[in-house]
Amino acid sequence: MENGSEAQSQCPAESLLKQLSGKWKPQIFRSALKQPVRFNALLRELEGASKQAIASALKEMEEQDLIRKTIINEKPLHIEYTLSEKGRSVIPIFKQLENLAG
Amino acid sequence: MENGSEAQSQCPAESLLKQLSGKWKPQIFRSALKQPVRFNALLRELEGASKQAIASALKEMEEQDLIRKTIINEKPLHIEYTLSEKGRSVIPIFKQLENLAG
DNA sequence: ACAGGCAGTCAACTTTTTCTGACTAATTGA
DNA sequence: TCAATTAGTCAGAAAAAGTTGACTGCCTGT
Repeated sequence: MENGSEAQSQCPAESLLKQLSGKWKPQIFRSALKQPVRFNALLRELEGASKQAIASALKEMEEQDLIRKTIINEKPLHIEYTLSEKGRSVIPIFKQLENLAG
Repeated sequence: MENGSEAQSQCPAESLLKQLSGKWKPQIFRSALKQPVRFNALLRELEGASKQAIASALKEMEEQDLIRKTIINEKPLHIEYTLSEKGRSVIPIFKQLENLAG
């Protein structure tokens, strides 16, 4: 996605919009909104999504600080993705989008 | 963009998100938010944007009823794009996105 | 020891999106 | 009459995003 500099094109909303765009990000966000999500769970949940797509969506959302990756040191040792503070701040906006769309 | 059926993938916000996604749509929306916009004005304003990109963004946003195309019967006869009712209902969400991003 | 789940990565291919440049067609001002 | 402006369209190329399938490496249960 080649982010970072990008000149921002004087449209601040564009950045957030991009961060939630893409074929699977809204669904990942929506899933993470309810409870922490895991890679293979998403793969099963989002029918038609490839490992690649999910991996790069998660990576981008992590880089943009929408979600946080955590290694859980429990019996079977797994990884969880949860909404970051910034991610949680987007929830009300996401809800409003759902209301308008519905 | 192949819209219409699409199964909605049980994520209602996705639709709105898509309608405002793309390289130039957020900026077009932002511009139309202030005052009616015109094709060639956008072409000058959005540096780097091609005619094609602007034309298809406008067409899609019109099809999705975010903006409305009007032929203005004045001296030089031109075309204006303004936010539709639905478009205006998105304004507060857009503003919130700007606030979070800024 | 082996199978299966988890969490990925990589290369090759396809699809979608965007850009470039040429072209159309009506109107207007010099 | 000629050039410019407005509002596009079209084909082809390039870039970005997504999919497929193979492969890795760790851990756990049998």
